Formats: sequence, structure tokens, C-alpha cells
Amino acid sequence: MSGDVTRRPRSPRGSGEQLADEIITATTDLLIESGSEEKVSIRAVARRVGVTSPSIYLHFEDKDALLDAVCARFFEGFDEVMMQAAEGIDDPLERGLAQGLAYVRFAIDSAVMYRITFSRITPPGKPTLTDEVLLSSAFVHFSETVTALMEQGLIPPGDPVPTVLQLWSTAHGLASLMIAKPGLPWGDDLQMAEATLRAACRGLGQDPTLPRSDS
Amino acid sequence: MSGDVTRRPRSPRGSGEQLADEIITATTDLLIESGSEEKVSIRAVARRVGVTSPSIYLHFEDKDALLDAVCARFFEGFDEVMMQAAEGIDDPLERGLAQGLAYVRFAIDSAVMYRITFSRITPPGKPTLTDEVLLSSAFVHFSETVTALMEQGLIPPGDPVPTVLQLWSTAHGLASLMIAKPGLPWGDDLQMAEATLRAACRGLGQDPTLPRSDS
DNA sequence: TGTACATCAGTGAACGCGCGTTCACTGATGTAC
DNA sequence: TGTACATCAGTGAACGCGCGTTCACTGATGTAC
Repeated sequence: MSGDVTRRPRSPRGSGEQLADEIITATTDLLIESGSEEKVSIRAVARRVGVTSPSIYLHFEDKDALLDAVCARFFEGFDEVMMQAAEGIDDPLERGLAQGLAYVRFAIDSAVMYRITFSRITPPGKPTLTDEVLLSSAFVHFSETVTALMEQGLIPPGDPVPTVLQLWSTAHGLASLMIAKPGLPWGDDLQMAEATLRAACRGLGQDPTLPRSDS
Repeated sequence: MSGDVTRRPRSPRGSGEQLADEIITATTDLLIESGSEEKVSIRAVARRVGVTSPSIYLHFEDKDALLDAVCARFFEGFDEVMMQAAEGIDDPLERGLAQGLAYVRFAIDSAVMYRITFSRITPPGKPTLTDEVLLSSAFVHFSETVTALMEQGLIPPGDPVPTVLQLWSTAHGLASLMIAKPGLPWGDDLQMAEATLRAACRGLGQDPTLPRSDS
């Protein structure tokens, strides 16, 4: 019960980044275990990391800032998975579908974190860390795919943003509803997701309100 | 400061339904004001109703049961609004669109309640009160609309359930993402919703994996 | 009509609890001379 | 090489708080005789 030099209080030198990192990881784990941000306390996080609670405040301004950092980190992983899913697929339609399916799969696999991240609403005009990550990674990559679809003539050309939002909404709706209501008769989740996303692309490709400009 | 006979503690006779009703209403109001179920306490609900906290337990088993009842009541209103939106529209496609748009509009208007209702995840096999309301009202009415679309040949005939889930996911995705990220460049919410839902119907109507059986 | 009684919606006080955050502090580390 | 000192990551104790729930109770109401 003695010999605590190595056990609990480790004092890393100059670089304080490491503890911040451990705090984010511990918080993520606790969120997943408890299922809700209100059930995870600063004190529990500190306990998990092996540190006292006031020292959390050396790295994050308050609980909200900590949760924001956790969600931002979650989205970084999200973007990475989507990028990997698209790797090596040349056909723009299939690449987009692969990304969309990876999105749904990853969301369902990390159901708790996905739900929590999208429960933290963001009032317009006050972008959080999470928003910045979201807009600078996943959104950009999705836009590139949509632009490729437009260049191929699979979708009417124009501003990709509305199309990105439409497809993102579709993927988000599938993931979010499957997470919230797993008891609905979904059949195979990913099969349902693929059918829905394909139909969405098909529908977007045949927009009678827009004249086709090429091909 | 005396004369409290009429003021705070009212003792209704035989019928105890009324207080249960008032408790649900008060809880709904507090949820909307605070934005999260954890921030609404049994004690605050009792205070709002003008009653002591133990008396809440005369009407609801615990906090969870109360919140379930509140969400179930919310969905009843939801279904009613969708039904009203469909009234008097004969064309099945336009009726379905009107329902979908009413869904999105109502969800956005009651953003907090919508978010809370869909944050309360339901493990399969343990249907809550909310689930029962959902499945017996909105889901059924949506199915009728989809069946009408199939009969008109606008959607390949077959089991309406997968189609209902696809369209519901689409509407839910729009509402849910608009609520969570109002800062995204949505333009006009309902215009975006209509374009997306129309595209979804168009896509579903042209499913190359299913042979068309009639017309 | 009048009394005794059962019912039961609502009370008041208490249980044990964990929370977010603050504050003055300690004590190891790295640096200046 | 050796001493004095500044830095600053992390501590321990405390702040004031509200929570969900239980329990024995009260007192108005409706009913039986």
C-alpha cells in the first residue's frame, strides 16, 4: 500500500499535453460506459486518470470545454474512417456510397459518442471546437466527393453545399434513428443504409427543377 | 400571506387524473426551458405544479416513468399535426410530402422536446410508452401514405415497411441535423426539406433492383 | 339525520449522496549565477 | 560544481448546492349503518 512513487501521482515534466490527452480518453471511456454526459463527473474523470479533480481545470476551463474537446476528438476519428473507406475507389458514385456507408457504420459502432456529439447543440455564431473540426474535415471531404459526382454528370452541376447537406442529412438520419430506435424492423442496418443512399443519389440525379447542362 | 385555502394546496377529489396531467405539462415546460432532462428535477416539477415532491410518486413510479409519459404525450401531438397536414390533399405524393414537411416543421418548432425524445434510446424488446404511441400512431399513418404511393405506381409495390423507414429516416435526419447544427448553410429550412424529400421519393420510384410490376 | 369509520391524495422531514468549482498550498524540476 | 531561486503541475480541503427517494403522518372526503 506504500511505494506510491510509480503508482498514482505521476509528475510529467514540461510537456503537459500528455495529461490533457489522458483526460480526453478517460472522459470518452466514461461517456461510453455511462451513456450520458450528465452522468460523467469531473471527479469521476479525475479518479479514472489517477489525479485529483482540481487538476482537470489546469487543462480545461470547465466541464463544458472538456466535453467539447472530447467531441472534437471523436469527429477527427470519424473523418479518418471515412477517408479510409474511400481510398482506392475511383468511381465517384461508389466512392461516395462507400463514404456514406462508412459514416453510418461508424456512427452505429460508436452509438453513444455519436448521440452525445449531436445532442450538444450549437447556437449559430458561436462555433465550438467540435464545429471547427467538423467543418474543416468531414464537410470538406464530403464536398469533394459531391463535386466529383457533378463533374461526372451524375448530379446536376452547381453549388455542392446544398447537395452535401442533403446527403449528410440522409446518412445522419439513418444512423441517428437506428441508434435511437434499434427495435424498429430495419433488417440489416447497412443494407438498409445502402438502399437509402443509392435512392437518394438517384433522386438527386434526376432533378426536374434543374435543366441538365451537359451530357 | 394567509388564506392559503385557495392558493397553493388544492385537493381535488376522487379523480386523480388531473394532477397527473398537470405534472406532465409542467415537466414539458421545464424541459423546454432547461433544454435537458437531467436539468429538470422531480423537486422542480413539484414546485411548478404547486405540490410537494413525494406526491409526484403517487402518479409516476419514478423520474424515468415520468419522462417516458412526457415523451409519449409529445408524440401524440406530433401525430395529430401530421394528420392535419395531410387533410384534404388527394394526390398521394403531395399528401406524403405535406406529412413529411409537417414532420420537419413540427420537429424544428419543438426542437428541445424532439431532441430529448430521440435521446431516450430504447433497447429492443422493452417497448416504452413512447414506443407504443409512436408505433400505433405516426408509423401506421405513414404506412398508409406509402401504400397509397405504391397503389399509384409511384413506388414499386411490396412491403411498405422498408420504404416507411427510409422516408422517416430522411425526414428525421433533416430535422435532427437542422436542430443540432443550425449554423450550417441550410438556407430556408423547409425549402431544403422539400427538395430532399422530393428527391427521396423520386429515387425510390426508380429502383433498378426491383422490376416494375404494373403500369 | 347523525355518527363511526375506511380510504387515499397529499405532506413534512429526513436519508445519503455526489456534484462543479475555488483556494491556498506543496514540492519536484529546471535555470541563473 | 554548488547553491538560491522561480516556475508551475498537481494537491487536499472545503464552499454551497440540489438531487431522487422513503417514511410515517394528516386530514378531507365518501360510505355504511
